[in-house]
Amino acid sequence: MESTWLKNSLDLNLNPFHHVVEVPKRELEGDSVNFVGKLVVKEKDGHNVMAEELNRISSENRKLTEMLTIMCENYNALRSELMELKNKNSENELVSLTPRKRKADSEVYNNGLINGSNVNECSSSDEEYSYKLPKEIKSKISTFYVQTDSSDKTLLVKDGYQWRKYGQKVTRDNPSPRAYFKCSLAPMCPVKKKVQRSAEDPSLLVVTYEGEHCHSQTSPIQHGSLMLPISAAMGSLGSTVTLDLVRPAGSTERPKMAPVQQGAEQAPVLQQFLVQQMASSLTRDPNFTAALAAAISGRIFDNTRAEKG
DNA sequence: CGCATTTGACCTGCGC
DNA sequence: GCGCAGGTCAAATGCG
Ligand SMILES: [Zn+2]
Repeated sequence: MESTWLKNSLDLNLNPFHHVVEVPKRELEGDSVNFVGKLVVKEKDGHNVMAEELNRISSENRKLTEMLTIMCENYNALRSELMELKNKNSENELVSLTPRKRKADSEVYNNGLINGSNVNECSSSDEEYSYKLPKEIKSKISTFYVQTDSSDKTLLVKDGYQWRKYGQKVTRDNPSPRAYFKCSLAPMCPVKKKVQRSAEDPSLLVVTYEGEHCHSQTSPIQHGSLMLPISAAMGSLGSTVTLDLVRPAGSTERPKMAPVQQGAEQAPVLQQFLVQQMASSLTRDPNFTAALAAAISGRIFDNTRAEKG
């Protein structure tokens, strides 16, 4: 169902590039450099066309990002249900475990949506260790980066759920305190989340979700902030990349201490990451990703700077 | 008055 | 066994 509109939207995005460089993206698997060269040659011909199309791609990518976020939520919800079903199937019910037994040291894996090329790792929680770890509660841990403003000192992240803060501790590594939340949307929801401000970037929050919701959200999506998986952020450009789409109009200052975002380069970086996120999640057109990334780093960069001043 | 947040105390795992 | 650090509880407090 979702793939329908997704494909449609993606087609919008692919269209400009597709008619500029007719690359058989089904054949060259790792020969991305090849048609990148072709693309550069083409760009000499129609630079204006390129800029125009890239502009369109820019807006398209923004829409795609929102859609992808929604899809992320839906995916998590579906995975949640799948897990529940699997667990219910394997061990019937285990409501008899002691409430005080909390030893959530389960496998930490980042949101499986964007993790290289493995999209279907829902089967990660096999029931074979259920007898091995009786006290291990089926809990998934996924970490997200959330870009917020400095005014968000309360560490409250609007993600469509209701959270009740039940603790706050200061960690040794990070000078900023870490807040502990529990999902209060459902009376018995095992989901917990930890929110801690990044040590380098004061406006960057590291949100760690633990567990899975046994219910649905109140609204489809209420992102006051756009979250992105930590794995994607790490694997994309080698350094931490954050999206700054939620920056309020009041504060235009840029944290200088963050070496990843440097004012003028932000637009290209954002573009690049959008492409990375989209392509990585889809994992069907890696060549397109490489081509667009190369094109962005090579062309949009110059174009954006020319437009800005 | 009912609710959520705050915040120090308490618990537990882990390394030495 | 002890101390440290992370995680949780719960009484106190604030707020609508
Ligand atoms: Zn929940």
